Amino acid sequence: MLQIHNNLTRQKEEFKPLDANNVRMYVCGMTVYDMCHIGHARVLVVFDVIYRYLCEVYGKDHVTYVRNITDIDDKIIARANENGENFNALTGRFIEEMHHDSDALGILSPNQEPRATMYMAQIIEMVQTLVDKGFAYAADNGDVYYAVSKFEKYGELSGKHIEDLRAGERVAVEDAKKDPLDFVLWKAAKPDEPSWDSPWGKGRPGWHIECSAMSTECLGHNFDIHGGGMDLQFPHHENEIAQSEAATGEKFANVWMHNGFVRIDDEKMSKSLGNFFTIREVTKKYDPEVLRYFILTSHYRSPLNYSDKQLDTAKAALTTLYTALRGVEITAPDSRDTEYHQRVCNAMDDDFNTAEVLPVLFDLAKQVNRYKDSNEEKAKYFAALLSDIASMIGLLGQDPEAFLRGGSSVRGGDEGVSADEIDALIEQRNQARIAKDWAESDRIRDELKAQGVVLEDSGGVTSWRRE
RNA sequence: GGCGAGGUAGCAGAAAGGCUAUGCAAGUGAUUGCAAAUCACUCUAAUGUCGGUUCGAAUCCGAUCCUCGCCUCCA
Repeated sequence: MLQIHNNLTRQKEEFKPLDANNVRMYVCGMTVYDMCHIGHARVLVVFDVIYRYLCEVYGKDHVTYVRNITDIDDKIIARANENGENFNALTGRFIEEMHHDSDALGILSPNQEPRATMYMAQIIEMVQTLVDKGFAYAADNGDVYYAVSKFEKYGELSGKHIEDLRAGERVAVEDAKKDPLDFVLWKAAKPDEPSWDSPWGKGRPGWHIECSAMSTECLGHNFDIHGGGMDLQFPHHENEIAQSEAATGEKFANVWMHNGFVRIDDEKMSKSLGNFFTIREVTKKYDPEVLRYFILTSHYRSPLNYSDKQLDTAKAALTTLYTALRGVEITAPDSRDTEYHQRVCNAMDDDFNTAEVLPVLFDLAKQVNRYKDSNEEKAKYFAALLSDIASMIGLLGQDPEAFLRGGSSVRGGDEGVSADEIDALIEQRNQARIAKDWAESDRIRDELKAQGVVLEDSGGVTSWRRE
């Protein structure tokens, strides 16, 4: 029985999809004006794992996963101007970069990836509905605002009260707003800004309405899961609820999920603080799967402290797992009906506890290693299980040799000794070993070690990996 | 100020009212020409602090200290 922590009720609940034949999940994706950082990697990985498990439980064809792209907003416009570039060219470029990163991280494609600019009609329609129903008003300056005080449940998701928000108000009140808490649905265009025609003149949508319109269009008025980063809970998701429920008169998402932050030195990693690393920077030094593994070592709602030391640990752990798989033929993997599969399901059923899945992988790796030299059939059996189980959370999908031989030097573009050179040196060393010339044998091993290549003589063969 | 999350071994990080987390690191043995890898074994918590409930609490309750997040664009 799958249980999910629902931020709307602030407790773990049994997950009951509205329609088990079509489980629907919407996740707030990226605003594409720059490279993705590790915080983005976490959302991608966390919800990818959730998506995979929903597919496991309900069947691949019975889950619809939508992750949007915000491709029009202030920052995009500002960046495009800085670059002297059309905003579409800019967002197109960074969408490609994002896909590059998510592929590297082993993220499955969502079923739909709606872009705000392609849903302008639906956005305008929803704003109009809100105006018609009296939840929104057009101000003198051409902007359209949502009147927060009209929506009774405002604050339900974030646990905030309108009075508290007023007391803590720190934003200068814009004249056009009737109430400082009101937020913009439609922004009138300034000269030279990209704009779309609307009943209120040329302009562009506010950020919150984009997600309301896209999720409703793609998944219907009422759907199962809405996710995103912690920081989106307020105001973004709160506003989405206010917009969608006011517009449709129906309940919006049933379950709200928010992943915790990536931190650096106990501080939130974010663009505004400037203390972020991009995925691209990190994957120059580490295999992207190392980053994925690192993310999965902690529960998705906990904060995650990033450091090279943590990635080194993750890398060592993955090396152990891949070393077990190395040299074993993986045959028709099917782990269902095994205790291992059950253990993984138990862990995942408990609010997607990926950290509890990892020990299962190590148990299996141990079995493989145990039988590797003595019982090939058993080794193959456990290797197949390991591979299959790991794939449930998107791990161990690479060829073991490729992972083990791809050290940071290779990733950084500086290969150092080539594979051919290494093979030649190993051959030389083996000649020396046959002649019992240990000095020469060790010299070659040390020479390679100095270049980050580790030799391992086991089972009569010498294999190598990069550090 | 309002609201929320959390404080677990050298590090990271699960579980959780009595039953081995796990990984990395460390130690011992087997193996190895020596290593590495692997296997077996070992090792570290009186689970922030102080009280309470209980036969028994890290796990429940109260207090307290500390850290972090949201309240502004942000995954």
